[in-house]
Amino acid sequence: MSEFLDIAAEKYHPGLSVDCVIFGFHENELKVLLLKMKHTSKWALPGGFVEKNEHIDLAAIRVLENRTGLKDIFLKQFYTFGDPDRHDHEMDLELFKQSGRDPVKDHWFLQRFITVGYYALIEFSKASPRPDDISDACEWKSVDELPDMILDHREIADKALDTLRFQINYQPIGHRLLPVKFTMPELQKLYETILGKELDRRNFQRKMLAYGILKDLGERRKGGAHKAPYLYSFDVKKYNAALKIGLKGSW
Amino acid sequence: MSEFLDIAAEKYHPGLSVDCVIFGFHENELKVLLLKMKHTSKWALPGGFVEKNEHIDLAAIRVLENRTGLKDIFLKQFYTFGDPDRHDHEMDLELFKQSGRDPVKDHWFLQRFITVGYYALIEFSKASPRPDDISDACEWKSVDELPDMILDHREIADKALDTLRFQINYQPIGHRLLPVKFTMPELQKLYETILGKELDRRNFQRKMLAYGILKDLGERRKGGAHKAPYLYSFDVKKYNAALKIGLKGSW
DNA sequence: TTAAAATGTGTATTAGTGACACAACCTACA
DNA sequence: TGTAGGTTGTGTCACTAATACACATTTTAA
Repeated sequence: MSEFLDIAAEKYHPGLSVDCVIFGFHENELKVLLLKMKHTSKWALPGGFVEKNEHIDLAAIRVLENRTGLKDIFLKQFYTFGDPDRHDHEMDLELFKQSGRDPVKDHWFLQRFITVGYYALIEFSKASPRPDDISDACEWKSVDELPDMILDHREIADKALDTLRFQINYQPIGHRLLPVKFTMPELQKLYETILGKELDRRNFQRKMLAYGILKDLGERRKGGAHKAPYLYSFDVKKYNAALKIGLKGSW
Repeated sequence: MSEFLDIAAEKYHPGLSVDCVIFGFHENELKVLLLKMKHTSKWALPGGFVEKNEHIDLAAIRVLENRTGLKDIFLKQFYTFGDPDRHDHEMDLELFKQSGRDPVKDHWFLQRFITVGYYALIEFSKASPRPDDISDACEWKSVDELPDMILDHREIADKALDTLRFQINYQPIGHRLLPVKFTMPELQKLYETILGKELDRRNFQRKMLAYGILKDLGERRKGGAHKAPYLYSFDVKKYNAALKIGLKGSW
């Protein structure tokens, strides 16, 4: 951290960061990957700074790869947070102290920061969450019960979920959040979680199949406690074509 | 300009700007307010810098008020452009020269810039377009035939239009772009222009009236060359309530 | 063997969309 | 002054999509 404070001013774009809301779907719950900050009980979105000559999208990709160990992640910029009061001067000073330094007036790190928000969709089981330098844990948290978060990170997470909900018919949500093979009930649970409401089982299935974007694999998922459901995969070509014009329909 | 270059570094947030895509509707055309840059034939979106302790939204509002003379404008942030190559180093140097100075290495103005894009909806007839310091004209241009623009401003304008189209059922587009009283054909033309396709007159009217967001004023617009159409107004309360859940329907 | 819970499949009703026809109106111009 | 051309107001019909249900089947646990 101390070294970071030394080189930050020359390496990174001033007053600019990126934060990522990384969504995963597991055990019928939509989850977000959060970092537990050192020396406090608060959590934070994975984020980072933008190098002076780096595309902001690339900065977000760096963060994602470092936190999840994954490449080729689905990523969308969704909003930029530019309230001058969004930084927490107290916390900044605290971090300075912990690095064994005296706060330097006008230091790069102590200025006001703008942050660009990205949301990412990843396949839960493939990620290997890793803390970064300033956190001591990296865990999935259900969007229904997010812990106490630093700064405006709760607001950023909420806005990401709003965006996801709004764009549900235009983004490859199922394809990116579910494993390659999945069942119709699983797909429905995903939709229900994102939309925050229950859907009729039979109407959901009819509609999904009508889009023509699913491949029926013929197999069944065995081992469940009940009737074995069929497995499906996305027909990626048809799926992407359908998303371009939007999956029509009101949910 | 020269004075600006002197105070910029201390007054404004480094490497950050806002650009506004200001939409207006006139003579059945969707228009954007553009600035003709001095000493070149290119046009630019109205933009500005963000003061060190200023909310980015406020910076955009400043720009809007200065260019249009209007207050209380409808404004939405839609995307942040962070390609490191989006600035035009040649043009920067040119501006420096024109201010009668030698380019200073590492000057605030010559660094890489991120820009936050906003779109605004205003009532065409109420605006009084005014150029800023670095432009010599401020004019409405049809979105169908945008002139040559600096940097990535064409891309920004296109993205704003895409966003407008995407959000058409969730934003008070009619209410903000049309005068208080308007006719059904006018409202339809607005929708057609934004969507970029023709709509059936009768189905459009049926659908619009079904929303229950219009007040029939009983009056007719006289003076036209043909049958006098009825005048309508938005029932703002019902309109806003309907927008919250979205005007359902595919266009 | 059976109960409980989940999945697979089907149907009737209602609401919404898309395509289209005709009458009423206003002005311009013969 | 009266008629043609263009525009607006209103209505209908067929078709598609959405909603609300019912019943049989499969799987495990008791």
